[in-house]
Amino acid sequence: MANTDRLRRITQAVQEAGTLGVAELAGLTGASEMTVRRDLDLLMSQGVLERYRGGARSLLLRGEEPPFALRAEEAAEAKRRIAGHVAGLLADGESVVLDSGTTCVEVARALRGRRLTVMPLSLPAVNVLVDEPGSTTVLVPGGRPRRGEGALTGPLTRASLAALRFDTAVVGCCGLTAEQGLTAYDLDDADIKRTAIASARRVIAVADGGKLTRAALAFAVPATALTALVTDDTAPEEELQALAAAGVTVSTV
Amino acid sequence: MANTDRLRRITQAVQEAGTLGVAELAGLTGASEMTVRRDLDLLMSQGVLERYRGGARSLLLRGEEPPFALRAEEAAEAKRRIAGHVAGLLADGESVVLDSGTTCVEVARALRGRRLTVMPLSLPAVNVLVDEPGSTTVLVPGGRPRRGEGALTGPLTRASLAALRFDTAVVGCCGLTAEQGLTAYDLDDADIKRTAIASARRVIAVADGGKLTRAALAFAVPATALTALVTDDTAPEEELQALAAAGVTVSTV
DNA sequence: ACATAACGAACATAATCTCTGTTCGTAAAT
DNA sequence: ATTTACGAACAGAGATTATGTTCGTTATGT
Repeated sequence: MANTDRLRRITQAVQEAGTLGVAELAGLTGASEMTVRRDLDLLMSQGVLERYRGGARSLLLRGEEPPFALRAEEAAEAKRRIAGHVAGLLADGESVVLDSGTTCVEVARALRGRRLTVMPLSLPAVNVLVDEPGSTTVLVPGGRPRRGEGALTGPLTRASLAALRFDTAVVGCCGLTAEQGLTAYDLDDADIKRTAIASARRVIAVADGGKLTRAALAFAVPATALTALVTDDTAPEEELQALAAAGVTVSTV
Repeated sequence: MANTDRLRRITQAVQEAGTLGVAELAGLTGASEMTVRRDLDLLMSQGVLERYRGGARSLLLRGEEPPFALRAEEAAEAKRRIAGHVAGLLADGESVVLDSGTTCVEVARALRGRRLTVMPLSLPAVNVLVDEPGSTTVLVPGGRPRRGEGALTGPLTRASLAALRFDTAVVGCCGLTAEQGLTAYDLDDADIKRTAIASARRVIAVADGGKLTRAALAFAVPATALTALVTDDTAPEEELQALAAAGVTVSTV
């Protein structure tokens, strides 16, 4: 994998400036122009930006989330701890629907080899669970994978979810507050989260602390739809209390 | 990736002997015992064999196909040529359902970036097509991935296929003759092939020459269900004529 | 219970692949 | 027509993976 840090910087710089030249980016990152061009190609293939002769134009709206590969390493340690705790909450033999997003991919890693039936809602999570020794049963949902993200959405995904009943849904989010509920950047994602939650008896939300002060565009479900929340110790205390008051069992790890 | 050649030899030796010791395998391959153990672990995780203290027992019935990773490199050149020819048969804008199997993964490679709507029926093919720049629309079918193979089967896959109508189905096989029809080693696979073929207007079969003299356990469809066959020049002439007589347009590349 | 053989974790080294920068011919813009 | 950017091709550095060795642990047979 290319230098993620440089990709992140490029993404951010282009997003802020709206449009930026190759030479400027090379200066900014300390890399050669050739390397910058290769990075731009890669980011273009993830739908982050558009290239034109001499530079690139951002395709991310202000405040929109950076691409999957760049988010994966943010708060990685916290995500791993959260994932480990979630794994402990699941009992052998359960059937689980596992949402898309980087935190949920970590959960998938933590579940490898466990005797569970898992339906991951994103391709990266599928790839983590498939071909592992051990007795995990993987069910792939249908759907259209979203560019870069690999999150499966659309009618095929809805249909796959509707055909099944899960013991537990593990859902990620872009924002979660007691007042605004669980929100996502993407409308289709929110739709799938809602459907997944509707076919599960128990709902465990996972979110690093940073997400508990945000609300994103697309509303998925109210906080009261959640059974439990697993977050880290950077979560603001008052928000945790508000969520607890809404009936959510909160764990900070 | 580990040394595929050694893995193939181990697989074959264990399959022939039924059961074989680690020391023998080390002698046979020229590798150290530790390496053989690691190989056995890997093959075990692919469901090829069982380990016991001192050696391994084959889980492949006589004549059963070797695992995906080992088949991928057999007749690789022929598969690539076949795949290239199939790519030429597809027109831009078409919707295509792409069967599982190593040949079809090559077809997926040949289709990267093309303006098509593709539903690949195996995870390796999905991974080839996803995240590629270009305008290929990928639809993931639901289903249970078969260990090692990644072929998607079961009711979820059937349902995904039943919900759609394709212009073309590209199907692989384990055996194909005018008399026996198109056959597969796996019952579920055969079922999915049948369903895929039923939802497509045009059916292109792909098979290297070696398959045109074989019939496998599970019958999928008669030869008359095929529109075209793309094979290589190792195919026996008389079989090609029999297939042509059954109404199949045959191309050898 | 004891001896023996096999196992696998841990480390070191070799082989391989990936990333980055450079050069240079080609293609696009002014 | 000229300039500038582009990307293919190659080379070296860096990282990753594969393999072998050693050694303590575990399973099996007597």
